[in-house]
Amino acid sequence: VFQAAFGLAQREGLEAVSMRRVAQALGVEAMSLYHHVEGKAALLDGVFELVLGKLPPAPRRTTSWQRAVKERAESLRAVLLGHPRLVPLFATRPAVTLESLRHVEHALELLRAAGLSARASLDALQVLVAFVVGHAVSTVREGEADRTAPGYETLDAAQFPRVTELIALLPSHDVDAEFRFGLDTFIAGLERRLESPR
Amino acid sequence: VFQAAFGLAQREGLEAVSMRRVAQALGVEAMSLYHHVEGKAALLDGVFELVLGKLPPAPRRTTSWQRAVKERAESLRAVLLGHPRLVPLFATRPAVTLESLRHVEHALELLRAAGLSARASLDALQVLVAFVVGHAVSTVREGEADRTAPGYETLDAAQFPRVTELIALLPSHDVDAEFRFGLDTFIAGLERRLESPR
DNA sequence: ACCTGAACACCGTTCAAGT
DNA sequence: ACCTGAACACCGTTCAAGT
Repeated sequence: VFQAAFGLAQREGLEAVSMRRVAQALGVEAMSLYHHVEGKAALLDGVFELVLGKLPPAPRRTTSWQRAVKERAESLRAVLLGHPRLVPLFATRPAVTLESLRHVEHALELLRAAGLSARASLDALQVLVAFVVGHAVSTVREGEADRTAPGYETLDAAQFPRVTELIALLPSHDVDAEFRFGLDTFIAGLERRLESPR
Repeated sequence: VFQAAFGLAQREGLEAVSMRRVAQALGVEAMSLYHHVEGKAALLDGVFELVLGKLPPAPRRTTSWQRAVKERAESLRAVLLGHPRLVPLFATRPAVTLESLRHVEHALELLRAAGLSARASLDALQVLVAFVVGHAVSTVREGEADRTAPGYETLDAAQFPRVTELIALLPSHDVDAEFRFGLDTFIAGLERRLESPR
């Protein structure tokens, strides 16, 4: 049912997902979809849950909470980057679905066991998800034609020394390493908070 | 020129921004817009830059780098939440515009002065922006009708103890405090990294 | 140079009609 | 119950024609 929309979105992008196109992919005559789905919003929600379903179940806890948090965040990132054209869904659709509750429960338990309060574990989870999704969005965005690119060659090195300095690094820049930098840094911040709570 | 599109988007949302509606708002006959703007994508880019232009200039450095980084991040968040219906633009449009280069340069200088390497300052900036934008997206998303809401009352407390525990906290949950939690924690992580570089 | 009307190839959704 | 055709009120964009 949703599989057709999912496949279409993955092949041709989210903007290609129309009631007409999806119906056509199903060999059916367009308006019939409304008997199986509420409308287009519900259709996209279905696709969203389908993607979320690809998140692997939480592994049995065998390591430190730090490593476990990293594993969950990297798994989510992997799912997102595995379906680059569907990433915008995660920035548009409501985040909480029944499908995701098991993952949420596990993540909260992880953070509580690390020593965070109930409130802090909620904050930390929301922040982690916002970061992973936000960073995935920015990663995927790179694929676009950067027509706005200000033409780096014309950049005034005297006015923008730091930017100029970074342009040399840009070709070898590793966006996955960038993600791990953010994740590790945030986890280090959590550690410090646990050592000296205020 | 772009002001009309900006006003329309702010009043009625991004999906109301069509060439026809914008032209109508200008008292002109629709297809005339193509003489002033490349197409719809360019129009949205223009609106994007217009919003970015509202970011206040970096204040003269008078405090610690920690406070300066917080101020920049909170300023960006304030601009985003000041135009809730335009936030999705930041998840769709290319991030680097000439308009934003001054801000980028300042932020990089800030992070370098704190002691980060060139590469680390790039990572940190990208991560901070991804977090601020990602979190703003999630903040704004709350305004939507959460039709997917799984009906918390039917939730199995035995199966989801941590989630159940949090539902009680939810009514009094402060999303701004959540943002500051993330920001403070990330900055604390940066501090630790500076103390013991590896 | 700038604006326009008509047209093309699309949208989501409603609704009455079919089987 | 499920599917359909026609219709409504929209889209972005092209293009030849006007001033």
